[in-house]
Amino acid sequence: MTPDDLASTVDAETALAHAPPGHKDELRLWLRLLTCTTLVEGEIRTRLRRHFDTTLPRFDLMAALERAKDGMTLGEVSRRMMVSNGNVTGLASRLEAEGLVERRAQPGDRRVQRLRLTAKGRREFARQSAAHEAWIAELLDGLAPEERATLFRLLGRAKLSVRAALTNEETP
Amino acid sequence: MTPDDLASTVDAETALAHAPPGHKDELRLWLRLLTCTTLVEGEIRTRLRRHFDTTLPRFDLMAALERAKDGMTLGEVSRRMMVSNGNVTGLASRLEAEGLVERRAQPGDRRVQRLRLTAKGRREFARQSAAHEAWIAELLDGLAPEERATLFRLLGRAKLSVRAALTNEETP
DNA sequence: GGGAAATCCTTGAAGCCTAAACTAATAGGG
DNA sequence: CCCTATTAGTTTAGGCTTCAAGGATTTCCC
Repeated sequence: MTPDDLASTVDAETALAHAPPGHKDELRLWLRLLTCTTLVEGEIRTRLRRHFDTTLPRFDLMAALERAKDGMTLGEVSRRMMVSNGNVTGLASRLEAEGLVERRAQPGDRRVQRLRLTAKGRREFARQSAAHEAWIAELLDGLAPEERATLFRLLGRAKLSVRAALTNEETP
Repeated sequence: MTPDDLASTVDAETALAHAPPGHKDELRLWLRLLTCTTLVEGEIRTRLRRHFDTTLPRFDLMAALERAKDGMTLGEVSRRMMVSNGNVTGLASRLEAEGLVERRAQPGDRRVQRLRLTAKGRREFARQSAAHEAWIAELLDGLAPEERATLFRLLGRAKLSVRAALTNEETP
């Protein structure tokens, strides 16, 4: 899919616009949220590929590791990235094969693999990260600072709402 | 990944919270947006699987078709769903194999495959759709109506911002 | 100590997804 | 009419993702 396709798309949320109002407000909100995320994510994916020949999951994994001086266990990474364990295993293996990340045994617990960036990985991530941040700023440039602040706050409220619904569900 | 993992996760956005402020506001906003979407999407995926033994992409494709009395071409579906052409081909084939969707030739243009829900597909989707809408309402229940309205409006602004950035990029 | 339960990670099967190359068909301009 | 460009859809290779099952290790607790 080209950027042009993206830009001219009548997305799912827009397609719902003529539905009877009042009833599906939450649904419309969700679809708009999803559309925003998909638009940004797709563009970031494309640019990561074009500029750095990498992928968003790779970038995300390296971003998670970047601040962890002593590395992270695969389980920690998996929780941070909100993906499955098996997913991280494969991702880490590919990054390891490229020399960007290294596995290291954890002294004292032989079940645990500790993951950390290599020097090469840190160099690569520094370049990617700077570009990534600029891209995001570019894409969200059309919002006024106070709009961004309000949006940030409301998304925080939304996150709370979802997490609350999820934890209630566990203990019915 | 269990819902518990999700709920207890220190996500990427939270992990960034102690970074020097002011500089990475857009990035933080983006990460929060992504976290919200990921949380909701993951839960919807899980429930679709558990309750209906289906997937989100299948559901989305059927949702796109539901309003189209005369069906949609694969290309239209691909633009609506913001996914690649090849993706829709495979998705449609799987749904067709399950008897939920049918391909039909378009009179007058032999390149075009028109896709539509079968009667069985409409029945299935009606059940799934009702549940889906209730799930979304449940997850976003923690927001007050005026919060939802503001969030909806600001996400609209965000969408505009991103689309504007994307169309500018095409013509530099 | 020893056995059951929990934790960490990996593996395998199946589906999702993209980019790029390809086929087939249509449209436009000489 | 042909030649070219465009459009619709499929295919292929490779990567991402989940779920479920399983192996290894540790922890708990009697």
